[in-house]
Amino acid sequence: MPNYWLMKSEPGVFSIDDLANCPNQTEHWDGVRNYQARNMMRDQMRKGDLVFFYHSSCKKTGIAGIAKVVKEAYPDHTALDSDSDYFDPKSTVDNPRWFMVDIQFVEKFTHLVSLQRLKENPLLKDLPLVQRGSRLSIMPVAEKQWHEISSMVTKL
DNA sequence: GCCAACGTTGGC
DNA sequence: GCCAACGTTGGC
Repeated sequence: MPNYWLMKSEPGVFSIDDLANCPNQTEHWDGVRNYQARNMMRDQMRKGDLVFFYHSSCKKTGIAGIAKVVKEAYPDHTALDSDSDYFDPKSTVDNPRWFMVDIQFVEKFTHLVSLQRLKENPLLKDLPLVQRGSRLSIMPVAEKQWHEISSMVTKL
């Protein structure tokens, strides 16, 4: 049984289309600089887990599609690169502070499942995404929530 | 662009 | 260990 997750990305920086256009439709998920998100990625994300790809900070916020974890956590090299926006002087090769996983494109929804619809669904009230003040960029999705959201995807 | 809410830092 | 100040996230 896979675990289920939701990961946020700003489509202006990296969208689900960008993922679909990557070599092997696979990309490493760098730049996570939050301990809670890091811990979940490092300690709980397993190869084969499924991920809702969420578009944040844009005109149409919501879940844009699905990806899957194809490589488990390994050190985030952008933390060691002083030219990177994600550089962290406290991270070292011997003692990496930040990690990333690789995810692969699975599916893009014809219509994204909007944040508004997620908020309106009472069965999803415990999803961290819709809770007030939640800023987690990576969060677990319960199996029931995963199936509920899947049922909200419009098929044309 | 605003701002509420949250996370992190650092002085004490 | 407390907590004020600051930085960031992200919806609107």
